Amino acid sequence: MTDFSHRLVRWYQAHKRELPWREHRNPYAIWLSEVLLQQTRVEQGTPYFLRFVERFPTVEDLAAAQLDDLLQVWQGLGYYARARNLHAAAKIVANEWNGQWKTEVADWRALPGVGPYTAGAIASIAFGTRAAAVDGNVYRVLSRWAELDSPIDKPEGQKALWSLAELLLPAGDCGDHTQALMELGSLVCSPKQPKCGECPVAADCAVAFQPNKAEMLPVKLGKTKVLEEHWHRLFVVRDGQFLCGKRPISGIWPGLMDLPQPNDLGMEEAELEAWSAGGPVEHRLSHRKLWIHFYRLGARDLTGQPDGFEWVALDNWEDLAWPVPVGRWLKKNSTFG
DNA sequence: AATTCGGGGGG
DNA sequence: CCCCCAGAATT
Repeated sequence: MTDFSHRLVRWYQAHKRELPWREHRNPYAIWLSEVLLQQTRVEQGTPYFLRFVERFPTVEDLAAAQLDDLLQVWQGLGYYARARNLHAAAKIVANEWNGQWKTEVADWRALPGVGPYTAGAIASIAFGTRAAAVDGNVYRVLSRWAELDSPIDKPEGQKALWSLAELLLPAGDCGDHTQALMELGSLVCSPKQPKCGECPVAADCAVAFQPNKAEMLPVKLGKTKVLEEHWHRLFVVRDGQFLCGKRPISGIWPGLMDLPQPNDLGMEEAELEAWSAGGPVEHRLSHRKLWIHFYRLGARDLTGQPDGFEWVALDNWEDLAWPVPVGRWLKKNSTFG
């Protein structure tokens, strides 16, 4: 069975993509990449990784940074709690690990933002530790290879695949093995039309060259229903500045900037029609479909006291971290005040 | 055990 | 339109 890993790793070493965090076996870079890439495609996350290591070259730099500076680099990538958890974890590593990296899964698992997958990935990729790391790619590869049809969004199915992943671990350095499984899922064992002809483990794969069977796996039951909501945002300008505030650290877009809502300024939606700035902007999230209505007001139209908000220069708004749809609207509409 | 966190890209 | 992506934290 270790032959599985041998074939896999040999294929990986011949076909792997050159990625920035693969240039050196740098624990900080590997950790950063794992967090940035949670639920994120490599192509989408890579530019963020490059900006991050340039702005925060070491874990000490990251620990000493302001959270708002992390969020400014992170904006647009989504799942913003990751940035806050990463910051907290960097402080722990810098201040409590005394500059000494830990190599065991349990140590990493204790850090905020590091779950079962990320802990296994860092331990194996950065240090060669014998640990499994099962992400979406690995769920797909192994559920097909063994034809396991237990739903992977249920604990039972997850447990089965994690067990299989641990069974398949090689005896020595597990770094390339971990990356090879994911790389195979990404490049060969794709969700649709897997390229079984290029697969190094097709010989003993239960569904190899049976695309109809392969595409049925892995089994997922979860069907997230999408709520549709109308939101309202006010663009209030005065003397080259506009009114904005920081969102709470819970809920959507935690810690990012936002424009005030009618409620914040003691206004009703009904009285805003006159200031409507174009039709609503549609923005889709995984679990919500938003129509954001923007209104352009002069400060003299304020009827309430803007409590908890601040005035920011129209020239400086891009230094702050904004939700994508709001930043997009500002980009198009803030230039002429 | 189920929900809630973003945003982009592919089919 | 659908699904998926180097998932984790919270309830």
